[in-house]
Amino acid sequence: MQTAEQIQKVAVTLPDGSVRDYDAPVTGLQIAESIGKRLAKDAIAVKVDGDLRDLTTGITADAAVEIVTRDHVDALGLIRHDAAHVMAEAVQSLYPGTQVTIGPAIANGFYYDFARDEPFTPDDLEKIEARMREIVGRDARFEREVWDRDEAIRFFEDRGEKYKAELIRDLPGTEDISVYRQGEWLDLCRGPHMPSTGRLGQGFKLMKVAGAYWRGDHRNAMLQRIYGTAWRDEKELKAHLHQLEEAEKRDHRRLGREMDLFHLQEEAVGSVFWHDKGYTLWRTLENYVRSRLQRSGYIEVKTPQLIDRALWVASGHWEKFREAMFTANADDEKVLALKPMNCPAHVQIYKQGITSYRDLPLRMAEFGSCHRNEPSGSLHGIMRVRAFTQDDAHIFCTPDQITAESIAFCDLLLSVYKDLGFTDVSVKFSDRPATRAGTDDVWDRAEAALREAIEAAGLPYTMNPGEGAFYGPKLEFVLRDAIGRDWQCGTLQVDFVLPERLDAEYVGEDGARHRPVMLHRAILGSMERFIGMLIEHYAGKFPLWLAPLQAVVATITNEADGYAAEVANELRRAGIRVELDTRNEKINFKVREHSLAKVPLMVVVGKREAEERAVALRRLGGKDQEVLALDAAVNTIVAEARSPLGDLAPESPF
RNA sequence: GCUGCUGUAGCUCAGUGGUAGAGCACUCCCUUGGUAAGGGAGAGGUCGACAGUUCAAUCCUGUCCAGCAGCACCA
Repeated sequence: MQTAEQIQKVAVTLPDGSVRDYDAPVTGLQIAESIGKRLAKDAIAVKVDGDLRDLTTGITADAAVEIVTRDHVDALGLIRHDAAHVMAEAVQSLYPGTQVTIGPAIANGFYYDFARDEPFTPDDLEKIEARMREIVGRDARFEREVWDRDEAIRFFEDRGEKYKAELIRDLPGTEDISVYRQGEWLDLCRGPHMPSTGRLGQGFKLMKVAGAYWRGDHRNAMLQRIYGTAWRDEKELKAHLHQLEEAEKRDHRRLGREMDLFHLQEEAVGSVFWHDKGYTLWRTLENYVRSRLQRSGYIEVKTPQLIDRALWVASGHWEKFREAMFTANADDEKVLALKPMNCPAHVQIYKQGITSYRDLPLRMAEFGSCHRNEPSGSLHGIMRVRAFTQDDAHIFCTPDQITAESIAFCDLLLSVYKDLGFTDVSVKFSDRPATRAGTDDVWDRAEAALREAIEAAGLPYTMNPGEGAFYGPKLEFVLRDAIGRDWQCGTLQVDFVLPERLDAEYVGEDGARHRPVMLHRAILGSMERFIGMLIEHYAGKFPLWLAPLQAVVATITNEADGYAAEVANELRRAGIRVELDTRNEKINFKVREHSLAKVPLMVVVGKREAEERAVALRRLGGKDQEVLALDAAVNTIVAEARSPLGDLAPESPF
């Protein structure tokens, strides 16, 4: 009990820098009330020295305090976490016997994992959502209680909540076991929560139900996870749902079909059938990268698809990745494997003849076709497949050359990304794992070299401690696309192990034999995946130099057919990818169709243009057209279609 | 691989215990039209595969295959 004499004061520093004194303990709500009625009404939580707390938490020491309202950056997290609790109550009231496990806020929403034998159906989701709206309507207060650990365990076990009991057992002994009540219902939870369920509002929606392993481990039981999305209000919810629809329109599987780029079918699961247009895009991209590599001092090779098991045993892949390797039996005892990666093959080329230190660094590139038997559930369009092509290269160099080569690679990579329309690049730096090959001294040098490279490249990077490969540290390059999604594409890995295992060496200045270091590197990663990402990034509207079909020459009447063919030929001769549309259709129809097909340029010719040897040029998405003399139009288009290499990307038709 | 859902015409999707429909696309005819759908006619399906229940299965049941979502995996 406190007496008047014992009342202490706390000094509260508000975000505007002002300091107010209160009798201790003071709650966030009391502070808000002392500032203004409106703020007290809008307050949903409080931040004490940067930590989110309930509005009713007593503040007993001097602190920096921020009142959190719905406009605060942290509000969405609170709303979503509360939504998870409200959903859990709804589920348990509708489906008694269902166990609750965990239910956090996530990007765009929340989920809760439930243990229940019967699967939830889409109908159930509707019912749950309806019940949630009732619970929100009841506006029960969230009340925090701290329980004795053993009592809490007994309580949850008595209720048959074995997952919750397990969670409590695993909580560190130093931590309070807190429970939040909302009316009749309660849940083990660290908090904080908003003052009452009504604060959740109606800006939420349940999205889907899916399986998820208890604690993310595939050896554990499969739980049922219900995902929801939650926002400050219904308007924000609607905007989010709209954005989801827009993202769906970019789906590369859909655009791949609509734009006639590729298809997939049952008889070749995990492999892509590239159609003419898709493969044109592929070649354009491949030739662009090929030119960049050639200009950066790489050589290009091509290595076998089927390689004897012996080589994979020697490289160590057989032991580690055998499950994911496709094998084929030759007529005798031999077992051949489809190569899952290119490095061992590149070492074989390296080892032909004797390499001198004068030959290093040796940058060996391959558009290497690889096969990996990926788990069926991981396949996804052309993004995750079983047959793919890496823009792979291995740089054989001396330890002293690692830094310079890494810097040069980062420069090349950034420049390629920029040309392809990606400027938002970040890096993950994975350093030495617990079990690893090579001495600490070697690791020190490798990590330092990579760090120096990444800092020289001026890229922001985050550490990924202990996540390096067993053979060396690595950088992973992450691109952010047009709608804010991240894609891990490029990589740079330092490898001291494979040269050793496969006995690669060079003769040094001293006349003795030494081990080269291998830098594994890729810029795009996989052609398939990168093209999938490009499709989604550009929503199919590729920059002119990449567009598989750059222009369509379309006639207005067939009196212009002859001239149109001439126009198409001129463009084709100038290196433009062009089609001729002389169908007996109205120009409106043709414009609509080719616009939907996302053809960047329409070259329209009617009787007038035929007479004047002109064309009407219309750009995708544009409203107007520009009438140009034929020669001028060809020159303009050729200039605009120039690839970032400066010339048209060299392209061989076959 | 795991959990759930889905599989009907080239595409998007309706539908039924008694051997199937729409729109778009396709073919043909009419139309020669100036920048996002001109009109008409026609053709097109072993209802994912295989078993089972039934007088009868595209529909009900089971197994398998594939796709989708999520989880797990991703040298």
